[in-house]
Amino acid sequence: MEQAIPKRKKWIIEAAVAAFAQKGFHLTSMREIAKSAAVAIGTLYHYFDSKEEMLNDILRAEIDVLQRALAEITQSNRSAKEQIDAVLQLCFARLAKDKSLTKLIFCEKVIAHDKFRDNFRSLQDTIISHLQKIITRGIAKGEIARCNPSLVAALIMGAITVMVGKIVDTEESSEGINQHEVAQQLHNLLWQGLTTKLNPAFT
Amino acid sequence: MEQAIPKRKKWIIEAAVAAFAQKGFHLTSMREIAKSAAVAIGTLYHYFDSKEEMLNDILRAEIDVLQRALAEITQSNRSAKEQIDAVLQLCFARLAKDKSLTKLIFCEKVIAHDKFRDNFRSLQDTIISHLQKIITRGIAKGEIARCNPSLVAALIMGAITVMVGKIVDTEESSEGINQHEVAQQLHNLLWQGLTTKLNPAFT
Amino acid sequence: MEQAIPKRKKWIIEAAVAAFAQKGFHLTSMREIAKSAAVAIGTLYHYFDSKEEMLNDILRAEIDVLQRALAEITQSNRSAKEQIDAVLQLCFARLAKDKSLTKLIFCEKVIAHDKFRDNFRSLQDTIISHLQKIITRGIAKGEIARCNPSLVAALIMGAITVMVGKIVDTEESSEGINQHEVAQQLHNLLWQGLTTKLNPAFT
Amino acid sequence: MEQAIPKRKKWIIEAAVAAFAQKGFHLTSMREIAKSAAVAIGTLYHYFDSKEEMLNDILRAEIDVLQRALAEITQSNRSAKEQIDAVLQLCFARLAKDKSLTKLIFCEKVIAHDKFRDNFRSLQDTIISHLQKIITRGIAKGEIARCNPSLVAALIMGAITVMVGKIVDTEESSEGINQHEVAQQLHNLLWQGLTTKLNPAFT
DNA sequence: GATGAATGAGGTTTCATTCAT
DNA sequence: CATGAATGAAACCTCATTCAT
Repeated sequence: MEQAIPKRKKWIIEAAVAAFAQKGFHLTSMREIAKSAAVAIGTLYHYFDSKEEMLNDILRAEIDVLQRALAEITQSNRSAKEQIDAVLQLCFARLAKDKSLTKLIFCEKVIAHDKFRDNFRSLQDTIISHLQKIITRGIAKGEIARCNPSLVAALIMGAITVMVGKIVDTEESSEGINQHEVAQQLHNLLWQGLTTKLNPAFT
Repeated sequence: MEQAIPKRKKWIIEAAVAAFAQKGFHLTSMREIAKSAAVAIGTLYHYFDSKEEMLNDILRAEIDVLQRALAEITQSNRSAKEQIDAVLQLCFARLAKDKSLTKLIFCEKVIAHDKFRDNFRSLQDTIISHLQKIITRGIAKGEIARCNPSLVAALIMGAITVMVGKIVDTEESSEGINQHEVAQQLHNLLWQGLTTKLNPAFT
Repeated sequence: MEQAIPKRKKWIIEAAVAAFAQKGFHLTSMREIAKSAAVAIGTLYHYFDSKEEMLNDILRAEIDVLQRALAEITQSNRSAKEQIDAVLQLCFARLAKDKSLTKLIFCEKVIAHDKFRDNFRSLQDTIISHLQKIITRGIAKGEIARCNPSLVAALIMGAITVMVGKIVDTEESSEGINQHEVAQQLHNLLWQGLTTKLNPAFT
Repeated sequence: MEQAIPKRKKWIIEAAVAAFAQKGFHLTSMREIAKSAAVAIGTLYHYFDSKEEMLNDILRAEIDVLQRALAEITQSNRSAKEQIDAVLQLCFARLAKDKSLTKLIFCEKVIAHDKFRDNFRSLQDTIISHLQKIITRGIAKGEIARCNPSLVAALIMGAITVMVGKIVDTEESSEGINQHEVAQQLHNLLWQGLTTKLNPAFT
């Protein structure tokens, strides 16, 4: 059984994720996080070594989950199309679960900075490399049209990133972007371009 | 004849652009910029009101150029396909001209922050709205397959952003991403999905 | 029991009062105050929001005491002469208690500046308006010779201010101004001019 | 014939006097003075060695005039009463001529600071010492009631200072303090207290 | 004389982090 | 475990002053 996460650590993580997602890493102070989490500043340092490690720890936990899910998808026997669809679904499921945290994982630029641990690879790069692998194999099997896998992978990643940013930022406004529609459209768009099939009947 | 920009202001801009692009806005100090520009700190404040205004001023000058070019494209009589191609070419031409500055314009997140002037719209949003307009008209004219213009516009923008980030970050390494190839691939990818034409022989 | 003021806050107040009184607000730096109070600069900002608020807070606490004492005097049933005497005694008692702080309260000009909170009225104005009220009633009751209450009030205030300045500035020198004599002389001087006695034909 | 003062120097003096009187020495920058005088910053340093010397020079010129006038009054054969009246008239005449400059001369505290030249004595001290001399002789001649000359001199000075401050600060408001009335009232007040005579017929 | 771009020391203030309670 | 007062390095920015034009 996993050891339970102390309630204070939970509070801190929630407060930090919300603040980082809204104002960014550098414009969020430890004092703000402590206040918003209703704990003392010192308590932050019981659970995290530093401000940077705090972001690092929070992200890594989530990213590990995603990376494991990505690996599972890539290693499966499904077709390239199904695998890419699975990646899209994975991302949008993550978004549905927690918008702020998802924004952090996908968009926060600080995580790529030198100061962070070397063994930390941005999620963007990870997703791109998985997609690249899937596409490469898809081309080899004739499931996907010939293209530069690296570029197409980046293209897909870019689309996901922009979508996440847009959806999170318009959360409070009543613009009401429909996540399911977004996923569907992205799917259609990609597969009209990626499939070798002619598109006689466009839905 | 336009008034010449003082050499020191030029130095400062170059130093600031390089530093902001490499380390980000918050991790770059005015002292570093001054040192790297070989001027005194006070000189920075002779040409710019504050650190934020410095980024603001630098970006706005370039963004204005891009926005005017975008408007010209959108208002032309060309087909939707040609207009979208023109947008892509515009972005990649910008990139070819100055990688650091382009990264700043496309990727720096600070520019969207509240502290910045209200009348400042991020370039991403501008490009997206132009693309959206082009796509909407393209659909009406039957030049483009039916889709959600807002989403497709964001997708294209996402692709551009990721590409720019990737190309700039791999600049020093010898990976040597070929810009022309990137533009070409992106073009192909998009038009296989956007065109209503069947693609009988895709190589 | 009142909550105890932390010793460090006390140190800071003492150091600030001494420095402001000796060199004035603008020529005193936070660094100096911190050093002289034997605390870190950051500690100053733990107890005060800013340099200006520091002066503001220090002054307001003392001024509130004086204002309450002034109100009590003005509302009492005593004669106008006794009330004015009480005001003089109040001022000189304050001076005896703490010369530097008294100088600050009576003489520092910065407190009247726009940057300070609007609800802050200089002690000078407060004393003047109290004196004016006392004099006006004294005239009505025939206890005081006819005069312009506003001007006479200002005159008395001026005398007090100059005295305070002189006494504090000659503190270290051996000129040894006797405070009790000063108060007595000022009393005589005023009442030879303000009383209706002995002046049978004063219009 | 005195050499004519260059127009630019005049502009600078006017701008500086206005700014110093309104905002005080420390809160007025050389840039502001230059701008308000419509000259370049460098020009300020053609006419004055430094910001402090600028205030110094401006004040000294006016103070010299006042000191010479004071000396003339003190050395005259007139009665003590007439001499004190003359001092009051001198001050109020100065005020009528130029309110801002007068406020500076009488009220600006910086001029007493160490950084200023040693041979600079504040006008307050000068007037006080002149008054003290007049009062001492007046007592000896029986023209003035027995009192502590030093204190009474300071009292008179205090009254003048407060009056000047009040009049200048209420200049823009429509409160309309009448200078002539002020002078008259101050005269009356003092002489009812200083004279040994009962005041049968007060002129 | 007149200019104002350039300087850089020094100002106020912030904030991640520590540690005695 | 939890606290928050205390720290001090370093940030942004101001401004009196200089000097080449």
